[in-house]
Amino acid sequence: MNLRERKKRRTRDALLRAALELFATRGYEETTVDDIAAAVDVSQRTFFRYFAGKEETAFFVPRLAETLVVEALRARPPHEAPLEALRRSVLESWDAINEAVVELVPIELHMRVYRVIESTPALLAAHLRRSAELEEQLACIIAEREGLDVDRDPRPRIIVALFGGVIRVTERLWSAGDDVTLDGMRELTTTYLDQVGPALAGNWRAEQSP
Amino acid sequence: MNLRERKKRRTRDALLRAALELFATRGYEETTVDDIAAAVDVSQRTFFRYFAGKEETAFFVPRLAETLVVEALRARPPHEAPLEALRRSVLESWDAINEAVVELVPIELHMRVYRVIESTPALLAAHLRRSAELEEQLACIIAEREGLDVDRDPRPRIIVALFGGVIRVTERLWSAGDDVTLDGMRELTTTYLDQVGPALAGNWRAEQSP
DNA sequence: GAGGCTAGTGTCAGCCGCTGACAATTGACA
DNA sequence: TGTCAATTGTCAGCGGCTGACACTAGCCTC
Repeated sequence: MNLRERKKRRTRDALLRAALELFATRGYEETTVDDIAAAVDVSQRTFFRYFAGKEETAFFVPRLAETLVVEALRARPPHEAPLEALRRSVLESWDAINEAVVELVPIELHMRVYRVIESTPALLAAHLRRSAELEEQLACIIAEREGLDVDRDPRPRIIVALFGGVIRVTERLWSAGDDVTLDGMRELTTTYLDQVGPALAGNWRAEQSP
Repeated sequence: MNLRERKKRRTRDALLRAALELFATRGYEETTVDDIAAAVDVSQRTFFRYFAGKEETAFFVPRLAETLVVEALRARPPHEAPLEALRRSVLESWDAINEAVVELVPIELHMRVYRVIESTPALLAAHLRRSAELEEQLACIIAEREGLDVDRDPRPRIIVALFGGVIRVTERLWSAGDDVTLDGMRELTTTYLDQVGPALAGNWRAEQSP
């Protein structure tokens, strides 16, 4: 990699980190693109040459995570039941992210940014849309694994919708709570996924609280 | 209602209809607030006195629908199972919307706008966020019906997440297809909800395609 | 190593969404 | 009818974002 490319990568990384740092401390709406550019001593125009918009910087790590989940699901042994395969893919991919990105964005910074995403309406909206797109991909993979046609059989999409719903509920709880560690997230996720069966069993009033 | 209020309502309605009409024909991003204001022969500033933003006009009908669903669920007999109550509430509320809003926004126009929402990234994101908020409300009501604490027992949120996921899948399918009638939507919804049980039964490969 | 080439950058002008402030207008009500 | 308050228009300005153009700095050739 020659000087030119190294320089490019460095300013992009600097912009990214500056942006995330500012989002995490000052808040997303309170951070202007000019602030970010100024923090790296670069013109605003240059920022927009590296990122399509302010939003894109906030979703840098989530974007990586999404691709990793898709890869993980593709690699799952085909005999696993859909929900099982999904659960393992997600848990796996978190480890992969941890390794892949620590150099660029310390995991602790990403956690703080994540809370900003969950608590900023515009970012939360974008996050949900991204999740919806991811779920569509996952549904297609599940359908393929099971030898079904996604457009003719609703079950893959339903399973993935259920799974995605559970993930989102845990994400919200986790980002609202105090435990911002990866292990906390992992624990919460498994607990909730284990509740899926009981939740659907009906007759909640008979056997109150698990 | 005196002249002043009538006049106010008239310009608000005019702005709303002009906006929706423009969104439906020209597209959301291609319509500027100035266009909308000009169509009603009003200053741009006035538009923003009636609506918090361009987006708000697009979600006028959906917003109404959301409140109706919540009301319908509150009115459901408490002995019904959660999924059953949710399903009936949604189907009911669609009829209510139909009656409540036809004068102001013809149902056919709303259908066209709906497709714009689904196909415009910014609007889809906003739509998903609104849905998430609605689901939170519904989960609280379900929990209350069942005598549970939403924050201690995950099952209400899980059930609602599942339900919401199915609704969203059908919305997407419906808005992508040709049948833009209410009955088409209703039919799709019941079909998909009936698939929830089979989807969770596992062993899809044994009893291929319904 | 000088000079040409081009990728990357800064500057500037401008659109669009949105907001505050102030002045002008228009309905309400005594 | 005249006063008061609500509605509106105008203007200025911020922040996100983009196109156009000139300039600088690394690359590559001779």
